[in-house]
Amino acid sequence: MARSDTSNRLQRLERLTAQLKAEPFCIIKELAQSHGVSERTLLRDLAVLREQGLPIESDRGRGGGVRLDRRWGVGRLNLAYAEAVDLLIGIEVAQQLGSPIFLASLDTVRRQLIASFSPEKRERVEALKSRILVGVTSSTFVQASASAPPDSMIKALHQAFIDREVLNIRYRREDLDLSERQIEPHYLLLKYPVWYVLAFDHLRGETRTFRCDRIQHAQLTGLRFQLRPRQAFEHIWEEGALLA
Amino acid sequence: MARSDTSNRLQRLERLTAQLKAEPFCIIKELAQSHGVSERTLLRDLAVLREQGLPIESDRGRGGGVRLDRRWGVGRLNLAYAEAVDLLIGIEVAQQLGSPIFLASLDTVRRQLIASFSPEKRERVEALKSRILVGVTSSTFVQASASAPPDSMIKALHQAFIDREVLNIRYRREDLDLSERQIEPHYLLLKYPVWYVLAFDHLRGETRTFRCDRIQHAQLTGLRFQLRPRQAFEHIWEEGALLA
DNA sequence: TCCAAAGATGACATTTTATGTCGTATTTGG
DNA sequence: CCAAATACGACATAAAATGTCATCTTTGGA
Repeated sequence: MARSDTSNRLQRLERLTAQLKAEPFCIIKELAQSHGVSERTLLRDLAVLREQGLPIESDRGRGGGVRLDRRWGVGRLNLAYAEAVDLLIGIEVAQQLGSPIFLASLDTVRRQLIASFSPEKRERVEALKSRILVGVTSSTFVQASASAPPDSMIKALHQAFIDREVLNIRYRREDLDLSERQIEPHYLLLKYPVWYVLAFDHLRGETRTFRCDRIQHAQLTGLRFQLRPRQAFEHIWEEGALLA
Repeated sequence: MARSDTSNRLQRLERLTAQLKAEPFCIIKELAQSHGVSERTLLRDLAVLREQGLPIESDRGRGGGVRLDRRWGVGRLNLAYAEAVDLLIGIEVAQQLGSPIFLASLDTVRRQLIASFSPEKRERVEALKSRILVGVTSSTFVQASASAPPDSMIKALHQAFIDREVLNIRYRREDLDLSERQIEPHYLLLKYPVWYVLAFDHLRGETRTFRCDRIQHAQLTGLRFQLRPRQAFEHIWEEGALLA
């Protein structure tokens, strides 16, 4: 009558895992009651979860009980592809930026992320990473003039960069000159806290650098571009942009 | 005969999920063969996975097939508690630092992380976060003198901060004076790229600020400390340390 | 236009699992 | 030594999963 779509057991195992996560100390009797099965069955369920790798500890005797290893408190994170990519790249950028206090344990996360990609996707992510450059921190002069760009622009730029999509932008030069351009965002360069786009400018037919916080508007075109050879951009980061 | 510890189906469902992730286009017939079950059963398995929330798409007719939604490519991340905390804090710090290009989709991740904590742990993490402060970027003068502290020190400081453990440090003052101190690391302050520890200094009996990259060595004592009232530290961040 | 390839679904017999019950063993703190 | 806790084996039975067969729908191409 009541819905119980798929198998009861699958659901019960999930609920059980959730409960173990939430409650630090459980005893089998209560767990069995709260899931409406016998103690024997619950013990069997625990065995299954242990076989699946959950670090369930148990103490016999008076005052005993069952619990998840303390190292485990958190469940599983379901990441969409885009989220995983951003997370991975974020971690790598943070590591290169080098304020390492909270990055110590993140290496495990990074490795898990990489492992969870299929080989084909792993390659794509590697390629993506190689298109992100981290340079020296911006001068205080630049920092002072930095502003937060609008969200919609960030989103468009982000997608254009990842999907190699041609982008129409409205750009305000340092001398306040406004211009509309069509660019291929090839590389992103972070000179904290300012991002730059190293792009091929369709209108001029040459490579150029744009400061992201000066891009006032960005519009996806839907057109894909091919990556141009790295040499086309070398002169830009040879201008001392990358290393001090 | 052959081992099949727990249920076959649980394992098959996992293998199936993995395969769907790895291979962009599958057809039922092949999936059924490769898992050694009938097509009918495989269809039922897919139904189960769909009920569990996997975005499995399918096309009928010639040239059709089954696949995971493209948004999905990545499996689940199993995080230890410490990893989850670091990740969460890392994301929040990054958001406050504000170089948002790769942080757009990370809000989902953040929310998932928070949701996966038990209420009790969530509170602890919130408390932890409130002990991390982000200030303005350091002056170029400070940046120039910044150095990368040793890993062992970072690890000790990290644990001491999170577990509120008293720490013995060897500190080199700006004037090169070396001293051994016993501190309670109450707050961490990031003035990118340099971290500071706002601590209670046992030897002096007062609050003090230490620049992390000047801590040459750190040793955990195993002693817990109680958080002192926030006021004890206010004079430090009233000294213009926090905001420009 | 029609066929073949693909997914979707229902019914039913059969096989495989899961479950409850009972019994017993083992730890452990008081 | 007892009571509270986990652990596990055996066995009958209830429940779920599976295969087979049949039928329907959608779709691209010959």
